Amino acid sequence: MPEFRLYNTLTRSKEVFEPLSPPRVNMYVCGITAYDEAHLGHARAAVVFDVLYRFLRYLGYRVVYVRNYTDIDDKIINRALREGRSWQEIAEQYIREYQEEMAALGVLKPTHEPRATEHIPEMIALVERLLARGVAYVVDGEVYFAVEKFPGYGKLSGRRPEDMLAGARVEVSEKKRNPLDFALWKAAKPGEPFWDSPWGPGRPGWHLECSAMSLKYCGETLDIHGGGLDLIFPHHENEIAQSEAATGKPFVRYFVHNGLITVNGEKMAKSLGNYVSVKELLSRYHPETIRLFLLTKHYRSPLDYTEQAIKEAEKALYGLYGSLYFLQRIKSVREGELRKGGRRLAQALETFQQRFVAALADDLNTAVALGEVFNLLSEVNRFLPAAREATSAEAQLATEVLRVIKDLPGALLGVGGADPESFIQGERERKLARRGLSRREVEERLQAREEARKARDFARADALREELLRLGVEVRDTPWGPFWMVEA
RNA sequence: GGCGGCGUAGCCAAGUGGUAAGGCGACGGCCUGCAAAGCCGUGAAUCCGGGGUUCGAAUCCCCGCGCCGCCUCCA
Repeated sequence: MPEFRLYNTLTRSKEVFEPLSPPRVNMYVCGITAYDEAHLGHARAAVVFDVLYRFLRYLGYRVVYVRNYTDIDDKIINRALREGRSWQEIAEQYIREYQEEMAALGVLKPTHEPRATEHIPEMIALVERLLARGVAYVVDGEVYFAVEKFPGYGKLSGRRPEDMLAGARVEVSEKKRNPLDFALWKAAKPGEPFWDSPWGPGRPGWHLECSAMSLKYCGETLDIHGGGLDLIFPHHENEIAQSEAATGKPFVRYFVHNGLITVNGEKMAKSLGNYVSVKELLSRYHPETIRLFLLTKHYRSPLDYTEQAIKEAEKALYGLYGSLYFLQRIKSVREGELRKGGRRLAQALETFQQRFVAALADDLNTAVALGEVFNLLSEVNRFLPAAREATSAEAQLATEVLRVIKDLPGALLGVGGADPESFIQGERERKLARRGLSRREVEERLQAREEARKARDFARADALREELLRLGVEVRDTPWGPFWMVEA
């Protein structure tokens, strides 16, 4: 096994990953605030940490993976008010949708998915600890964290408190002693949901839940804490302050942050109207297309969504499954060893396994890992023609290649692991449905074309192929008969 | 004003000191009834520009130019 090197935002460098008490790894990733539908950015975070989770398990670690839900917050309350529903209903709806969509994307379920409102006592207890330590103060039923009492404040984001005050927009509140102080407990305004606390009715501040829940499920020190780059400040900075001030222990060993999504080069935002929802993407593309698109760029870099880019991902994925589809059809026609092409593929397979894992071990470089998959694929395609009359050893090699693709990119990236036959058939059906075509319409024409070809009536055969193309169906003739796919 | 990132072929994207992965596209050849797919080959005198360090730099340093993110809720 290669060493796993992971970029740590705390040190701004790649480090060899060593958990505190192997083989256990505690990983806590900030989930969503359940007030609206999930967008591509949420999917990216979920997929990136899903790959990290899968890879850690592949390396033999026992991973406790926690991803939380913020189910009480201003935005949830506002939406509830606007729609005349309860905040619980709003949160419940978007959590459920998120779970369904992530499942559709092949994102594995975390070990725990705690919700903020189910941990109010833990949060209150944490606030009390902070008060007891003298790093928090109470004003009018609210509790604030006193940033100047925590010497390390700013160590994650690389900001000095002095700098943050100059020229920056910080929330103004007369209640705070220092503008950088943040709320641990907010007093309830009339009509707002609240929980009783030693400081009066109110609700927890946003940052507090992650500290309280990670403490409960993972202990005082996390091996990995993740989230989007946009959470570095203030969210994760504040979590560090709260947690370390309370426990006196390092909160996190490795902070991992994924890059953000842009759309046609612009920040994705509702106000810009360029919001890409997961629901819509799932209606148009196979989940693996979306995963492939998300993983073609290194997780820390910004990723630009364009129609062209996701279509390219789809094309590449179809190419992958197309080759696997034929590989799967290879049958042994006689006993025998590998011939030249087989030996070459066997060698490529070995190289592939080693390089694929090495790529992921280098800070989860999925772009390189995928490049290796396509390198292997190119060898598969070279092998294919001669393997129509496969020897027993060649047929076995074909099975071996399929197994490796399923076990490495399939199991670790969630790309390429489906049964090729099912994938192809499934995509045909899906695309036909989108175009309002029936399978029968396609098959009748294919059949007629085959008959025309047998009769060497190529004019008619070509006319039928043209007709299919106009319907969006591309046909190509293979040794195994006509193979067809439907255009996007 | 502060902090950070990015600029690599037509497009996307790896590579962070040893002589440019991969995807999409383009062109030529093979294959094909013709196509398509695939395979083979072509394609960056060179990595935004300029200086510097080094035997050697896309990779390190400095100075510019351009783009972007964060500093307020945000994956």
